[in-house]
Amino acid sequence: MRILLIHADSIEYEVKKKTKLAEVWDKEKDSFDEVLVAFCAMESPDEVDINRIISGAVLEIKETAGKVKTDRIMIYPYAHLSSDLASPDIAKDALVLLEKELKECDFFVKRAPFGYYKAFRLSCKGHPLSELSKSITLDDVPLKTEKGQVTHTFFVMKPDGTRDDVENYMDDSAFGSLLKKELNVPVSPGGEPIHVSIMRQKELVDYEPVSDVGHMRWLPKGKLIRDLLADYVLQILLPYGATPVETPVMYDLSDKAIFEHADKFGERQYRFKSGNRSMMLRFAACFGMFSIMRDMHISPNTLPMKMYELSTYSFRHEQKGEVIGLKRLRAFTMPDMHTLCLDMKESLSCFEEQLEMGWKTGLDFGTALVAVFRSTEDFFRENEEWVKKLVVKAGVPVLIEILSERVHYWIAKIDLAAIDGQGRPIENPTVQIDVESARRFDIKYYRENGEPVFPPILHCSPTGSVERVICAILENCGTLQVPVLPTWLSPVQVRIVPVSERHINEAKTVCNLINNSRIRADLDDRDESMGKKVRDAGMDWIPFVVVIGDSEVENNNLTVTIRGKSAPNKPYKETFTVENLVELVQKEIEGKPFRPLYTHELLSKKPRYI
RNA sequence: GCCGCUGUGGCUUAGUGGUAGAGCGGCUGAUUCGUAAUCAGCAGGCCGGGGGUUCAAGUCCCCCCAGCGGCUCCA
Repeated sequence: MRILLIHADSIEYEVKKKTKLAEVWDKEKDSFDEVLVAFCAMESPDEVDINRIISGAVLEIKETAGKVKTDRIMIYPYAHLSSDLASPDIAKDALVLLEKELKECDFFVKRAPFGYYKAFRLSCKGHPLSELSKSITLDDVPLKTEKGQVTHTFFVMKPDGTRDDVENYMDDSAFGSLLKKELNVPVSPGGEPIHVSIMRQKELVDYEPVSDVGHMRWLPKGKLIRDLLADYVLQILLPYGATPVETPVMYDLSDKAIFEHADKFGERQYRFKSGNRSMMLRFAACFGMFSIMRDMHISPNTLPMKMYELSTYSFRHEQKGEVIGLKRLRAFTMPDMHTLCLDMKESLSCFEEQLEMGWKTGLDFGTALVAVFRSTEDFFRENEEWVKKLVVKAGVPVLIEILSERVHYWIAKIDLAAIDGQGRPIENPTVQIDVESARRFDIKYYRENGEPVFPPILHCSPTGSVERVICAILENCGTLQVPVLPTWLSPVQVRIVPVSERHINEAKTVCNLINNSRIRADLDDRDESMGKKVRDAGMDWIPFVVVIGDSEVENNNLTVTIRGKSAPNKPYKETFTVENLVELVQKEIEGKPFRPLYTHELLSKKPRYI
């Protein structure tokens, strides 16, 4: 919102001509003296939360009125203050609200009509405080703490199902780190997260200077890892019965359900005008999938119904200072599954199954996970035994947070987090029970008696965002003596190093054999020394390095350095036939998705990106 | 968004007001090599951007941008 404040001896106006936006108004002219005139324009970003903007405007006007010592205010609509106006209906209501709120603060308030051409005469006092221009955005007005009444209670549930005090777990373990974060226990500042340097050094991901903050460019090796992770999620969700869909990234805010769902989450969204429509960019895949569900015929016989989308991308306009590396982005890719459940009972059993998936992903990525379960007091009272069951099954202590009442769309959720190198949680997999969205989006099925039911909906991301998964994996690498990615995610799984030029042909044959066995192999055909080529293979964290020289050609075998078994400066070497090596690698990546090389097979042809 | 720190060839960096220096990488040549850097030569910088102070600015001041730390926040 833009406001131009003029402290005036007097203002008088006369209504000349109606526009099509005009409000109902009978007064032809009016005037006011010894007055603070507030010329106002509502802007499109204000539409997110008009009430907050107006309360900000009231504060601003109050302050200025106090300084110039007047209690007389004229509100004067003045669209010309902004080139990005809010819709007229909203602006009109906003100014009426402003009038009302100022009156409640004991000001004498007059308002000029909205949507008319008016002639006006103004005499500005001209003292230093008499002319003031202000811009009020949502960032200027702190959120009212409606949640202030809600109490949060924390305790730990042990793997045997009994309760324990959080104080007993505040150590340096992963679980302790989670507790400290959740309970706001101060921790010593850490340095730069290790994944930020790794992601660039290894040419996986980089910042994109010509985009917005928190939007990344993915280089071939990083792109491969992304795609493999997407394949991985699909591979666990398809057998579970999820059906993939793809939905738009932007939505029209004039749809009531869309607006409400978007509005609930405040101003951390990308919003923009497209023609005369107010649009938003999705911050999760809920919008599109709920819209599909709204238009579906839902039979109780086909429930639970699991719908899945890899939301490339989801957008969240996080504050600039919060965006960092791959941990917190403004554009990210979220595997997002929604499960329509028959009733609460079914949603609990689906919750259990989906939580199992979440725990499993931690094992598959080699990133240890810790858990916090949150629910409303009511939910916990009714389902304490079920919660115990979850914790017993997990076999690890779980932090429990009880909210005195429901503040979000969910009544229960679990968040699983990996811990980064500085002992800070990276929140990843989650399952949530949503009891609000079905009604809002009019998603329903009918009972036999014709009674409509708005079913509970589970939100589940079995891995958390792809970017955060990579973040957690790289952070984990940073703690290893000999860092290496899981073989199935390594952009190059096998590197062939010919000892000299005369071994290149043999090396090519081996390289082809391995690539034809669904293993990613490349060949260092550069005119470099052995030492150099071996060193570079190490720098690339190649899990299996094959050397081919006279002895190998003669004996028809391969000398393989296995990174996973090596200690720093102590390469572990073993001799294999091609067939044995292929078998070994295939066994290691068994059951995991495969994609071919995204980079050139010949290192001499491989460009450098960073 | 707020407070703080940082920004020098593609990368890592030296340079406290007086002619921008190195290593890696790149290119060229020599070398054809047995497990973490073979040797030599060459090219490459309006020192993040803009403004100011000064005879003189990478260096001091102001504004902006970006990255990181912290705060707030993460639906």
